[in-house]
Amino acid sequence: MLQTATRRLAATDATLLPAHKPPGTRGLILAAGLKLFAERGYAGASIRELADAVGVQPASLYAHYPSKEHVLSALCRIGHEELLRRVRRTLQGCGEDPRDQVFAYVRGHVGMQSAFPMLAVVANAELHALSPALSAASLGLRQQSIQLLTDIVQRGAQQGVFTVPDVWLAVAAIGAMGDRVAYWYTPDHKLSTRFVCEVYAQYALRILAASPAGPSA
Amino acid sequence: MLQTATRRLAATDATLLPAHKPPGTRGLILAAGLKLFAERGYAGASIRELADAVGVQPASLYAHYPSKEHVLSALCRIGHEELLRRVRRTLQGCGEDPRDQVFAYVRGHVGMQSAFPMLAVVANAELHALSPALSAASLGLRQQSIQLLTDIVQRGAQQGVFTVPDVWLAVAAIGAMGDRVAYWYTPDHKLSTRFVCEVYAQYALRILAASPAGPSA
DNA sequence: AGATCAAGAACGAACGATCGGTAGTCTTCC
DNA sequence: GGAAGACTACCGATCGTTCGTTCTTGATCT
Repeated sequence: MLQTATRRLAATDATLLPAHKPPGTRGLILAAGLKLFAERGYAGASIRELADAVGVQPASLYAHYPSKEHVLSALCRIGHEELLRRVRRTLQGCGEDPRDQVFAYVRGHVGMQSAFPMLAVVANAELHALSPALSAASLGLRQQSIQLLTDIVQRGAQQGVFTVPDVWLAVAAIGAMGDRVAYWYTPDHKLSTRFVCEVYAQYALRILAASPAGPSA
Repeated sequence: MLQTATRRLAATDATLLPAHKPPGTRGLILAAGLKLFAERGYAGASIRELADAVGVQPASLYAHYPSKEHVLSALCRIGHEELLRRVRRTLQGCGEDPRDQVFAYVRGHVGMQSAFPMLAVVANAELHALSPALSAASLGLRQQSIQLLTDIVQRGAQQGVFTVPDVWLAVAAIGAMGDRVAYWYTPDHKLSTRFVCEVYAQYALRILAASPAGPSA
């Protein structure tokens, strides 16, 4: 197929932590699949392109993954695991104030999207291509991440710290804002990751009409 | 191919205005293509599935569109035209106050995403599958829509009505928030279109830290 | 009014290419 | 020497598209 006019996302490097990658060829397949699926979509990328990118024959892929779908499934799971891990980590030790927690959550969320743009895009935008059995794990992880934020916003609203017409709408807005980052961020962007994270965390608090922070903790 | 576990978007009707549709079979092809491309993606939908949905033989499609890519191109153009038309209309006669203008813009934007979810998804998420020649028109239209909002926010920031760390980041956040609506909205959603539009317009003003509106106009 | 006919739109059939995946073999390395 | 992983070769299915033909329809001409 032809080259695309506009890239689907700005990033060009299929960044993947060593901790994400199984050793050897399995890791190479994941990294190559990540780039292909992110740029062309699951259906738009072929096994042969994937094999070429790995530097191996198409048949050799099946010694490591039982099907093309399993490669995508592994990538989605890694992406959602990394996201959940990050928001949990930033939430750790940030106290009980819902304002601090939202701030921490968004920093973790946006940090994930900018650190692993391709992983974030694939995990979110290609999940629908998987059959139920292979997407279940990722869907569960995603639900956990969303629930974390929902609980925080809900509690903040009950405490009167946040004022929103609808909790769910606010959570959706904050999530959408963060998810989009993966499509335009690149490591050499004029705005630093840190800056984007801080600004979007601030925007999230603004969406929630967070009352000025009192003495936290 | 197999049915997907999670739907890519919640909407099930390929809504398309009579004004969008060419008469006869061309219109039927657009409507069927809209649904298929929205649900499975451009690469994931085949000419034969499209023909089946229209109720015609695959070869017959080529009497109306020269290629599969042209069908997607037409859909993308219609979607971006509709969006631009809507935000222009809501901006008409809303005065010069940047707060009113942002409010109107987001109402128009979110109104589009909720009225034509599949059209919005296809126009935004499948654009990358087109070759440069066929995506140019849509890209131009999209740029116009974004520029409209950018100018408003820029002016509001200069006037001191808005306070944002970065104009571009704010525009991206507001756009992302609105675009996401197309993925979860359905006509029978518990929240009405009107409510969602109003709330997200309000969230946009919050992101911009809009100063309380004085006497408008 | 009835025959004629050009044009558009549908058809069945098939094209070459590519799809995801399998079988069987050979190489390499502990 | 045996397991792992790469290879070559190929499977049937499906891909987007093209071919030549038939059918329908509405205007034209006698």
